[in-house]
Formats: sequence, C-alpha cells, structure tokens
Amino acid sequence: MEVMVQNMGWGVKEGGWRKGPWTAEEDKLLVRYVKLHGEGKWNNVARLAGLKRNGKSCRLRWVNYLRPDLKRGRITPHEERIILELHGRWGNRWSAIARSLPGRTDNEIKNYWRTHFKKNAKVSSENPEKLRAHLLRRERLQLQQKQKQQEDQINVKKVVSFLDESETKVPTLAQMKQEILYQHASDELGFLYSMTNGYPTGSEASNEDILWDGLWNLDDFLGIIANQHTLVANFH
DNA sequence: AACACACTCAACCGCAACAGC
DNA sequence: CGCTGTTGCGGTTGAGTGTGT
Repeated sequence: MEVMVQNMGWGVKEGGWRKGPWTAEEDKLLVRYVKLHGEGKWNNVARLAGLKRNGKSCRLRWVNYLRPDLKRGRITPHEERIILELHGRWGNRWSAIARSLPGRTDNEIKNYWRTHFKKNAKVSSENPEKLRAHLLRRERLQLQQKQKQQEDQINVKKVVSFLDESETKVPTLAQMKQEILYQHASDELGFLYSMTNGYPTGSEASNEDILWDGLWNLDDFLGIIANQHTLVANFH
C-alpha cells in the first residue's frame, strides 16, 4: 500500500506530514487515539499516537470515515428528498444539512448533491438529449433501489412477526416494536406535513429535531433486532 | 473488447470563526 | 484588544469503478 501510494504521487511528506490515502495501520492508530483521548485536540495526534499526519487530516479522517456512528451505503430516496428540501432552504450549508441526516457526513451530502443535482441544472440547459439519457439512467438506479427497499420491507415484516411471537415471552420486545412502528409512522407524517404545510416557525430547532430524529436506516434497526434475537435465543 | 462518459468517494486546500493567552 | 493556534466548513480535485455504446 505504502509503495502504491508513493507511486501515485501521494504519501509524500510535506513539512514532515504524510499526505494522501490512509493506510489500515494509520486508521488503527487514530482509532486507538480517539478511544483513549476522545475527539478533539487533533494536533496532539501526531505526538500522542505516533501518526505522521497533521491534525486537520486526522480530524477529517475520523469525521468522514472512522466515526462508529456513520451510516454506510447509498443515499436513500427519502434522504435525497430531505437533502433537496433542506438545500432549498439553507443553500450549501452542508454541515447543517448533515446534522439533519444522522450518520451522514457533510462531505457525503456535498458529493451527492454535486453529482446529482448541480450537474442536472447544467446539463438541462446545455443539451436536452443528454438530460434525457441522464434521467433515464437515474430512473434505472432508483428502480434498483426501490427493489432493494421492497426486500427490506419484507425483512421488516419477518422481524415484526418474530416480535409478535416473542411478545408473550419477552414483554420489552413488544414495547420496542410499538415504539419503532410509531416512530416510523410519525416520521412519514412529519415529513409530509412539512412538505404540504411549510415549516414550523418559532422554536424551529426543537421541532426539526423531532421531525428528523427518526431517519436512521432500516439496516440499523435490523441490526438491533438481530442482537435482540440473539439475546432471546440465548435467554431460552 | 475497447473506449468514453458518468458516478462515487476520499482527501486536500483555503478561509473564517472561535478560544485561549 | 490583538495575536496565535485550533477547529470547522465549503469548494475542489483526482483516482477508481461502473455503465453504455
């Protein structure tokens, strides 16, 4: 890796700092540092963790890649709507938008918007043929995503029926199911409300917290459920 | 199969805001 | 109050990969 990095012209030291793609070893050192010292004080990382990276680079690597609460995978259509909506309101305030999408980074959202929407605007004015091809392509991709979502829904049904079976055995699971279903429903309603009636005024931040708070991916949910499943299995 | 184009992602840079002295 | 170091943000770049022709 080190060799490859150097061949690519990366990994060159500038003022003593390494640059370019991170190695697994560097990641390990950074993670260990954060575990021991917490986030922040990034300029101490080089000294305390033995990394030859400047603080800025370490922070970026942590925030955009190593943080444990990051959500992996493609932006969902639901998230896409939120990005569009919030970008319409706030403009390029990526970090603010990212705060409304738990598990997504400003970098990720910025990248997504630039490739999908900024280009669209340019393409449409320049060449309608290109735009049509572009839209067709996107439509196909969305179709694929939709199919995946349907599979996810089937999985949710399986999980819910599992919970139904387990309710009598483990009462807390019944509670959990109720909360999850309620939260999912209120998210949808909240979003629809905001789309049709405009945005709440007054204590905006707290209202929005409620509105966006339940956007965690189904994967996370299924992960929790899987853990619960193991617990129940072990319990019996 | 080869090429061109589109898309994704990680990483860098410059600048501004903030905190501490 | 001004200086300095640190942190956070937005813009940009470039490599790698996927897809269409």
